[in-house]
Amino acid sequence: MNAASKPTRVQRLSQASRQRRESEKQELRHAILQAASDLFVERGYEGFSLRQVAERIGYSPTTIYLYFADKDSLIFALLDDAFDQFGTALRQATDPITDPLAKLEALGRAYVRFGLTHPLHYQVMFVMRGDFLQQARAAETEPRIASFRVLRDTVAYAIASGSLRPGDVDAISLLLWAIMHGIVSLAISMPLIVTPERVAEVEQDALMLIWRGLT
Amino acid sequence: MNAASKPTRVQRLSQASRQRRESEKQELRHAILQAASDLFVERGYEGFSLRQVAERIGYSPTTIYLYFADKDSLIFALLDDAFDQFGTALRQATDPITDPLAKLEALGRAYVRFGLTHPLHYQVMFVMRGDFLQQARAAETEPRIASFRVLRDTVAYAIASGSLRPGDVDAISLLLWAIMHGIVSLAISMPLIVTPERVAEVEQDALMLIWRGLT
Amino acid sequence: MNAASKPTRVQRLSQASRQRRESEKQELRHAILQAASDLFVERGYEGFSLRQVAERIGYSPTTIYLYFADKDSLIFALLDDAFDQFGTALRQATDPITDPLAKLEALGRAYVRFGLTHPLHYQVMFVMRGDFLQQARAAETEPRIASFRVLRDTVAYAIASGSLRPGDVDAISLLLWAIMHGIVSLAISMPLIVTPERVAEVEQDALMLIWRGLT
Amino acid sequence: MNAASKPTRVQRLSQASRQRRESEKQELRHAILQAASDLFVERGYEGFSLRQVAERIGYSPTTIYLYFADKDSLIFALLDDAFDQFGTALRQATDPITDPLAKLEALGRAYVRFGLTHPLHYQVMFVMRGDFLQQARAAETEPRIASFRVLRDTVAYAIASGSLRPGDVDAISLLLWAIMHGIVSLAISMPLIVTPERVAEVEQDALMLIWRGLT
DNA sequence: TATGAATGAGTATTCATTCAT
DNA sequence: AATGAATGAATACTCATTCAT
Repeated sequence: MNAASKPTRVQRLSQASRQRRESEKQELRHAILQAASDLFVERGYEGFSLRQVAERIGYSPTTIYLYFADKDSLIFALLDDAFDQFGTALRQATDPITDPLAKLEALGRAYVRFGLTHPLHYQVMFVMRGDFLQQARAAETEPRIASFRVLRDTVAYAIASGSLRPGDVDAISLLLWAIMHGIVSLAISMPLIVTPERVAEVEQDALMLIWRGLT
Repeated sequence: MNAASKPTRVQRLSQASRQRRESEKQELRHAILQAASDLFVERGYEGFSLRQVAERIGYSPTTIYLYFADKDSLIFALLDDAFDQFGTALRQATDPITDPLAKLEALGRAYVRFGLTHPLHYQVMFVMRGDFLQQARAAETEPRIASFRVLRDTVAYAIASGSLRPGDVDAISLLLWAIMHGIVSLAISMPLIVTPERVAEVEQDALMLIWRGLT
Repeated sequence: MNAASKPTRVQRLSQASRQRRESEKQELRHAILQAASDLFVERGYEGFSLRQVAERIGYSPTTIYLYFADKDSLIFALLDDAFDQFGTALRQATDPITDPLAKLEALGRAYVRFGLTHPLHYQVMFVMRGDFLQQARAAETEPRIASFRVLRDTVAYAIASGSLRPGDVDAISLLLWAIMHGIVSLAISMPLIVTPERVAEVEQDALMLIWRGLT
Repeated sequence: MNAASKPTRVQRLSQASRQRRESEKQELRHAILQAASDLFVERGYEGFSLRQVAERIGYSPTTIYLYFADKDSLIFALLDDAFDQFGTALRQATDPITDPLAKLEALGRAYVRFGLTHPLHYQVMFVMRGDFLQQARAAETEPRIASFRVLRDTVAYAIASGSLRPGDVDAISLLLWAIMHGIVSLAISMPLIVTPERVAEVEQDALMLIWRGLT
């Protein structure tokens, strides 16, 4: 076969077929992830099992192993997606804003909103499987790293612009992270105590605290 | 039996026996709780099972059901103890101190120290079984309420003394709680990222933030 | 309660009940072992599974774990029994005989007969789970040791009586063991090649070889 | 196509292609067998699986079915190779030697050496899949038959030369086989009991026994 | 020639819980 | 007060094999 020649009809067919199967494969993979995600939402991390995922998509449990090496691989793929959405949410919230402090506020609000909107995912991302986030290497371009980088960049931007008083970017980032995570985490674990209204309050208070304390 | 009459010898015997048995009962109950606590420390919430608790104390699994209605009851009793110790730790740290802000700082440091010293208990208390804390009724004199009251009192004291600027005690308490919990929670879930050294740093930063922002 | 006093009716009843339950327990344990043994015979070592054992006795798989810690424990118990029967067979064959060489011959014939009568057990005992026999400590009074001791004693006796030429008892025992095992093992693995008739022949030849070579 | 006519250019091309593909086919077949053999060595008969073989050669499991009808077919092909090497080893050990008894001794030593050098293959050849050896038809020129014929020939030669006392060649061969197999088999199954040193001893004792008993 | 997709059957093991004694 | 017996449900995972392409 000449590499330069146009593909024959058979070749075109074959490639089409390959592409179709490839896309079908991606579809099923996606369906598995979706089902797994739903299951997390409904049953939480503890109630999550491969068998139930399989049942949900109407395939045999074995089939899952064609798409993911094992349970952890599936969970990690799920978390990759989740961090992707998380990072996107953060970026979408902060990108349009230029004022450094407003940017920071938007980041915080987006962070909390994500946590409250996807509490069980958040729980898995930051609590149940902290090891996943922990495994990330700084150099990587992975979603889990990217999410954190948005925070870091926003802080750095605020400091650089003089809106935030000078300080160690990493340390300040970590402090802000802890505050946001604390709020979300309490709200998720004790929704009756830390109701959405109280979250709104404490969010506001936290912002004031930060403005007063860090500017 | 007449409540007002003096107890007969038999009655006295019976009561003594009852007391002995009662105290024996309490002993075994305590042994169960201790074993359960140890198991939590060693295996975490997920690895915790009644069978292993039973094996550890040398009784049959069934016996546990004589002292606790079910797994959750045992866990809740355990959490009662844990909150008791937690509250005690907070009180011991704050009681000797009279300066309002120093008191607050001591509270925060004790909170974080407790979390890092008993990470698996902390995790169960505030993350895995937030429902337990949530069930508490404000009126109760339970440990879980008491712990939170220490925080509230310390904040109220600082405000009353003018050390902290006026504000809603509950709201400020919640904010402080969120900060402390955020630090501890991140440190527990991602110990390689949030190392003890970074905890110390962020703890310091948090204090500064609070001094600047709330005083 | 006075330790010296006669048991009360209740005590007698209780003990009777305990004994009954104890014996019932032993019965089920025995039933499990029997079913397991049958399963070995029918399916061989590879086809052996706890679930099938359970099904066979009409109990749930879980029940087996009440009697045996795990699969290996069951298998080892089974092998203990098998070595017990094996040792008994060897002893029953050799005990009545006083003539040293006749004793040795009887031993050999009993060994081979056992192997051919219980081929799948033999296979597990000496081939599949050689680790079990290997684990035995010389000092123990276990069946698996006892079996081998019969051989050793018989050899020692023959040497002591002058019927066998002097030599290292262990070495000679091992040689005889290898011969017997070789015959049995070939007969089990390739029954169509090493038919019972050929076993009889080779057994005879082996005896002659030994008489000529070792006396 | 006329068989007598000269091949056209196209035909020649076609045949070359067929040959190339044929040889490629043989190559992959060989790669499968090699990987399978390695896997046996590493995991033993029980740990052997087609999937792992496939993974090892970088092909899909399905591909193996293009070269072998099923798992057993692959194993049998493997055993053919193994018996081939086995027979070769025996022949190489005995061929150079002319003295009948020395030849016999060399055979025995080579047999045992092979078993100890390739214990897992030996186990499959003679224990796990005795059915393979058993299926062999005497008339065939297969390796598995050839191996046994070396033994038979050596015995026959020793008898014919008067070095071994007259007797049924098959019976004596079987006896010798049993002895060699017994030694190897015990050494493989219980390496801690039947250590290499003890194998050397028992090998020596066996030889002496045979010299004394069969010459 | 080679593979991707899929499955059904099977494995050992753990767990919380109930019931009768 | 304590236990022994028993179970049903669940889990992750592996395997040989088939089918359509």
